Amino acid sequence: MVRTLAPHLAGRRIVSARFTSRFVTPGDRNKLVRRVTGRTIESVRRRGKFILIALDRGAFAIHLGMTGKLLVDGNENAHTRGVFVLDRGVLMYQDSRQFGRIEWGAARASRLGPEPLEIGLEEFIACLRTRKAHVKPLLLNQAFLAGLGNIYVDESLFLAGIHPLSTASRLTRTRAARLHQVIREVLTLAIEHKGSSISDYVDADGNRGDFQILHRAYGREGEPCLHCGTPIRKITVGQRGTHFCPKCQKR
DNA sequence: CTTAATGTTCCCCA
DNA sequence: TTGGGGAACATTAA
Repeated sequence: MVRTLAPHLAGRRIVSARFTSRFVTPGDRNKLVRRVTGRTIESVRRRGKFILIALDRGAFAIHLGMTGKLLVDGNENAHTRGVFVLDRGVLMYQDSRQFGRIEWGAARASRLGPEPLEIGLEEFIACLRTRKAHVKPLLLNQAFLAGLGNIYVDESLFLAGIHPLSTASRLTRTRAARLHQVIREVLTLAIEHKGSSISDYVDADGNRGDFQILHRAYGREGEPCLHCGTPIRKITVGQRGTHFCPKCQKR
């Protein structure tokens, strides 16, 4: 999202803004409008799942939640929750479920764990060793590691051959190292494929990603494991649908 | 009518 | 402080 968004937004001035959802923009929406109006966008970056938009004075953060979209020059519809009119073009926030957020400042993004593509092997192993939580919920915990969501955790655990209910601290060094490596591989490949578009996700130009074609576990319940042919099983872990191969992923 | 969905936070309890 | 379990938030689609 940031890779398609940044070229459109860098250097643009926000001429006006309006927000229409008390969920997406909690608190004083007029205050947010006043703070962004007239400002110039200096950079668009990512930290974990947050999109950070730095202005010539201050910054704001956008989280897409489950169904959020940021569209450049898109059409307004019933799910439009925010509009930024720029000196050239329009940035629109659409979100059917309204789980996403647009908030002033970067307070939330500062409480995140390390980036999965930046944390070193030894540090990753050391962090896992201190935690007695199940590995899947731990990887979804943004304060532990920033940016992995349900799809990429299931995909990573499948490639690492690790059961989602494994206790983090009890993973062998070899398996922890394998996990570190496959997380890097999954994310890198997914980014190359411009993300997973299951139902809603599109980039700033409205284009879908196609990494979902390469999913090996997520969404493949009942289909044969690509390694051993055993049907992929789906269970619930931490209230999230969890897909894994019962034969390849040992606890 | 029921369930589940790419997510996060809060509350209760151990 | 850690960790498990559940509810809540709001909408859509199967």
